[in-house]
Amino acid sequence: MCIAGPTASGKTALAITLAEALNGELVSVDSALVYRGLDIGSAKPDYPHHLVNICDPSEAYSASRFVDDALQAIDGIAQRGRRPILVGGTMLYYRALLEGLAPMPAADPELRAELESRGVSEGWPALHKELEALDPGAAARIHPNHSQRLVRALEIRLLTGESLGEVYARTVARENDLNSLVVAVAPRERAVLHDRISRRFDHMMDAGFLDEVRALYARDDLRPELPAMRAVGYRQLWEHLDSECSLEEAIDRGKAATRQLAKRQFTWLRKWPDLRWIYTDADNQVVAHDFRESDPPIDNPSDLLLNYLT
RNA sequence: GCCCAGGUAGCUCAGUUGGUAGAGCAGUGGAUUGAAAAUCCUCGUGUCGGUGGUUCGAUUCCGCCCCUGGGCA
Repeated sequence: MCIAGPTASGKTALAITLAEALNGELVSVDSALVYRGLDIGSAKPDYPHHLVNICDPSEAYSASRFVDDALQAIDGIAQRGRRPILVGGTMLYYRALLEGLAPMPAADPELRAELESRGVSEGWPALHKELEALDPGAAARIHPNHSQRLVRALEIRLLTGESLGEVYARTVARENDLNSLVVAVAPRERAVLHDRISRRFDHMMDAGFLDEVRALYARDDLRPELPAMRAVGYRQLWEHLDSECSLEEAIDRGKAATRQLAKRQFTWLRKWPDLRWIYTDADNQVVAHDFRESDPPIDNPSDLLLNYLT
């Protein structure tokens, strides 16, 4: 089963309860938790999860690596006769795992660097025009300012000689039963989530978040452009250490970035097919759900799910 | 008490030589196939502090009042 949900929704606590009740093992679906050294600011759980701390922050993890790692972890769990429980908020990783990725070449750092420097000097719309000539279908789907997707589409076209559409058409749907139950956990009121985010960020600061970022900042192999250092909170505190803004300002920006992340996560969740919602209140108690089968008594999230599953 | 500077969108501010106003940030909705906690797109009516006056018309000019910051007593 899968437990998705926006950041700071309390989904991990629910997942841990379920893992203990169901003889399960947790698999993290979260792009930030993979990095070693990002502990406090990523709200890294102290309960064992697969796919946590598997990558150095100087590296770039990817959706493709996640799919490989997750399938391997799930296989191992099954062989142990236990139940895999996926939990996290990186919706692209969920989708890649549940629906499959097209067979495509990996990122080509040299080609990317070249395309990016051209995008910066000539403007992204110029590269978009180029893509229009090479792959009109992809160009139609990608906004002229969307640097990242523009670079990727050109990269695919130049490396394979095929259009994005042709490559996507070869996506192999995954055969698995992981999506037999996908649950989203979230407060019903956005204001409640915003409050949780603010308080959680404050707790992180109390727990030494700034010192954690200082240690990363002090490493000479880390740059602010790296994916790990662009993570919510880390980027803003890094900016403060770079004397770009006061600590207070950095905290405010970090909270705002977290809110924006949560908003984007809701966008994924809203269109997710076959998704059950569990709505919680400020105290993390379930106030409603939209399960379709028997409606068990609602006392707490884990009872609700346990009743549903048995 | 007097003098000065301000009071304009949730915040920071711009602006209107008098024809009821616009940026950044925040917020919202969306996109998303090896960077995804990333990256990109959409959406801006607010008693222009209050109240009188001048005016065809005031947020803009004038008077008074209130509030904030600074200075003098």
